[in-house]
Amino acid sequence: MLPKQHRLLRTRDFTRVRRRGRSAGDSLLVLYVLPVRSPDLRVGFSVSKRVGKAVTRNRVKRVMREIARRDLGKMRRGQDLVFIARPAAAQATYADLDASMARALGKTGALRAEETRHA
RNA sequence: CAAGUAAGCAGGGUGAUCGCGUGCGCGGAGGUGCACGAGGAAAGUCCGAGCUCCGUAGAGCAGGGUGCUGGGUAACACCCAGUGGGGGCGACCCCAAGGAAAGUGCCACAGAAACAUACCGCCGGCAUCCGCCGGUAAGGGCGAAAUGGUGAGGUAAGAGCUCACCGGCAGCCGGGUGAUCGGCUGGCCGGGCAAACCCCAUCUGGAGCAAGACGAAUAGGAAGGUGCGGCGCUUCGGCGCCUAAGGGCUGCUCGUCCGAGGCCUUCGGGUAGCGUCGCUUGAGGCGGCGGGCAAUCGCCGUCGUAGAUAGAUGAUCACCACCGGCCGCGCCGUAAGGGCGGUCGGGACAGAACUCGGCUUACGGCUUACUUGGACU
RNA sequence: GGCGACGUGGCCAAGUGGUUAAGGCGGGGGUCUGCAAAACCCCUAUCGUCGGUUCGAUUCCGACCGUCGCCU
Repeated sequence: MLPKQHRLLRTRDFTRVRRRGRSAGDSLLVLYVLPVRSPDLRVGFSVSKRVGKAVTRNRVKRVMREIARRDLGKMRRGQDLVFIARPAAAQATYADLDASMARALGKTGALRAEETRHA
């Protein structure tokens, strides 16, 4: 789980990031990134009913949040991130989601400079 | 051993590290310590209630639900015990199961005829013949359904026309709170569909925690156009009162309330917005005693058990149980099989969102009792 | 979380307790033609699934499955 200060909570924030942010993704998920003026780093997740029933949706969301929490220090400050799970994510393992998220973060330039070189 | 029927049980455990939510404590604060943290279905949202608001929820009609009897319950379409009917060799299981002499409607095709009837046949009369008239539901044929069934008597041929038994109906007597059961007597009795309209009995206001309450802020939104009966006051901007037209009260009527209210265009704001409450102790769980065949009820004792709001219970790992496959053993056993050790794999259905009582659906396993069949003693 | 509506050929859809379930767009085949177009003919349906009521169900009733919409 993420601490509350790093969570994206409001509906208007989600829609703004999705409309104006840069995007990258694959068959498992899509990432939107939007730079903001404040120094905060906020991450949100969206898992729709197309992914599955409540149990699988919860599992996908929890795994993605755990990966984001682990890698929080590698990300650039002052931006909002939104991860959107796609239906194929229902069958994905922890390692699959980990690889997908790392790739999406690299493509959108959301990582810190020294981390981008390794990614 | 195989196949099956019913009832019940629990839905792995312990620990470590990194995290999340709530409560309590400490601290000025960043924080930090301790405790607790998904289900039997949390699901589907199919019923029933609590609770909240609407204030026209009141009366009548309409509409909707239920439908064998008795009991349980806050209530139910649920549960228990019965009655009747149906299925199964059986243990057992299933049934929306009131009324078709209140009325209306429908019963395709086939068939002579589907609720009022004679096609073939049979019998009688007339007739040279073709055939015509009458009687007849025993037989043929049609159909999902055709005048109660079997046997005997009877008759021109037949027919409950008569008789016996069975089925059905009505009355009386008896048992039972009752559905209904048993016995006797009687006249001999003529379709189906009400998950067709309907009749009868009985219940029923509507919406739903995104209900709703409080607080902060905006805002008693602004501008323009248009419309407006009377009376009173007026600082001439307006304000108050009365009634008509009109409107609200989920369909209609009674009734009742609002009432010269407004309406149109443009702009701005809001749009499960923010915070707190509702929010978890409730028809509660467990144990004992007592009433009851049971569902369940009464009394006493005891326990404290999730409350999130982009929505908390996750990630990684170790060990021990459990199940399955494979391998090994100088283990037990005549054998099927079991035991020990190693290794690999597995653990279903599924995630609280106001709270309860049910129903339905999804799902891997264990235990007990019983039934049928086979083998052995 | 709550409330509601709808499922009929590939698509849009009408329909009703009864013999073979309208129509349009499309697709395939054929007739016509030197070849095509147009026109005409033919073909293309477990009525979402499973039970029940009925002699008979796409229709009536119930339970599931799926799709879509609404909430100030």
